[in-house]
Amino acid sequence: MNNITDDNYLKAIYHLRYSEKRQLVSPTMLANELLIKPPSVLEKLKSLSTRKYLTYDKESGIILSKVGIEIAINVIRRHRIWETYLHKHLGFNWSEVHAAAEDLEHVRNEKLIDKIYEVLGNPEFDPHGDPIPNKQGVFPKSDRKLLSSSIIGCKVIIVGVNEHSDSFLKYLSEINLNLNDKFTIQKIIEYDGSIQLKNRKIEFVQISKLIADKIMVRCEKANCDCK
Amino acid sequence: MNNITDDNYLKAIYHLRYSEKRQLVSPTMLANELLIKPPSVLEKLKSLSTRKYLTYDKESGIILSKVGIEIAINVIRRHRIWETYLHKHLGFNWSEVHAAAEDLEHVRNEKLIDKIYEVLGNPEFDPHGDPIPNKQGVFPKSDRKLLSSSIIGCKVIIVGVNEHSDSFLKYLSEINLNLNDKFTIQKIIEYDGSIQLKNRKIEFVQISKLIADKIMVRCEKANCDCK
DNA sequence: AATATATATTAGGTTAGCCTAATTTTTAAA
DNA sequence: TTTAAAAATTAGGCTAACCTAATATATATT
Repeated sequence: MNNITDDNYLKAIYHLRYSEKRQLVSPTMLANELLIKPPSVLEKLKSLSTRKYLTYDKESGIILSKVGIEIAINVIRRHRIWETYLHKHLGFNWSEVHAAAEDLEHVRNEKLIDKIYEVLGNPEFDPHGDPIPNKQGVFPKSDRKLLSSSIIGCKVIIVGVNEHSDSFLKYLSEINLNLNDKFTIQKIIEYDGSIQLKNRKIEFVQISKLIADKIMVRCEKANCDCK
Repeated sequence: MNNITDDNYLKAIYHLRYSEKRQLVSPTMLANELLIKPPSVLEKLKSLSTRKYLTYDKESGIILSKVGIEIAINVIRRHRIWETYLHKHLGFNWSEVHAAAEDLEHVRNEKLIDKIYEVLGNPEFDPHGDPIPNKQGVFPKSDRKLLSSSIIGCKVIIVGVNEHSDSFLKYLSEINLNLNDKFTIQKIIEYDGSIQLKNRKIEFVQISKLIADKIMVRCEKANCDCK
């Protein structure tokens, strides 16, 4: 609970570098991510680098050290374990889970996190389909890919989303797309990349490329050409 | 999660005034409780009183306002609900429960606390036997009294403890005294107030007055003279 | 290349929460 | 009641995290 600010900086840097895959993380990017101003970031970077959590210079940007990465992964781990717990054991839905976990991730009680991880059966993915690192910080492998990269005939299972905003998740619920649902790709509209899907329950649903870019799937059709 | 400091001040004041029953709460007492120095307390009192959470003057000491009491009770409520949850659902024992709850009590997510309260079946007492206020802030009634006020022949059930320190709780576990255990008072040594107890499982256990002063019981012997 | 735009950095300021040292009350004890 | 001890207050400082305004440095764009 103590270094909440450190946690949030390291988590944000990790996120930009490894989830959003920016090859260079700049102070301004970080400021935007944290909703604060660049000078505040600059100042904090000094403190974090003195403490060896990262290095920073203009050419290479902000680079987390080994320890910095460790801490960031731990925060992410706690966050995702809590999200899973809230969802599975306390009936929270997709869109409610994030806000609560945002606080809970800062509770550093090892026994607590170990225990709920155990109670959940060491889950590998959270309710958004994001991978949960194990206690050693290793992320589970998965052959997830963007729904937008699917081709006609793919039999996809929805395994995750790349955006966690309320409005996005609510939209998915409205059109009845949920984690673990399976669909067949019926048609792809070449002009704008919209995708038409169907399954037993849902005869027809069409989503724009913008949406398809934020949904992760796994194709389960044997020898599908999408691979 | 935001006003952790406010929370802790209000909780400590509430504790001194209503649990330890001090008729007057002074800055120095509060400083000792919070393990900080009096000038820091004085300063914070100004802020809390501007915000109408309390009033302070030397004659009457620190007095929580209605809102101040409400907030304090809520912190206590969250703390005790989490303690109960950790104990009942996650296998934490008496002495582990407190530290984790100390962080969790600051997570202000109403749905979260409502949910675990519900999952627990709206419990009235936490693992230390302390009363849990309901959502309206009302504490449950109970006819608990100090074990040290018992008389020979009382058939007591242990319903709580007044000290939560590790060493104390561990000692109780060692001599096999646990919450909800029932005992008969065998003998009271007049000279120093030591008490001898027994039940089916435990043939003989003697505890000093010092200990008996920290254990809360309910006497279940009909028409016992202890009342 | 010259200008405009965006980014990085520096300087200086604020607030919250704590602290020590010094001073003023109070309270208690001789 | 005078003195000693304890508590309350004031003054002045510090650090962490923010901020704005100003400056310097890059990046882009005519």
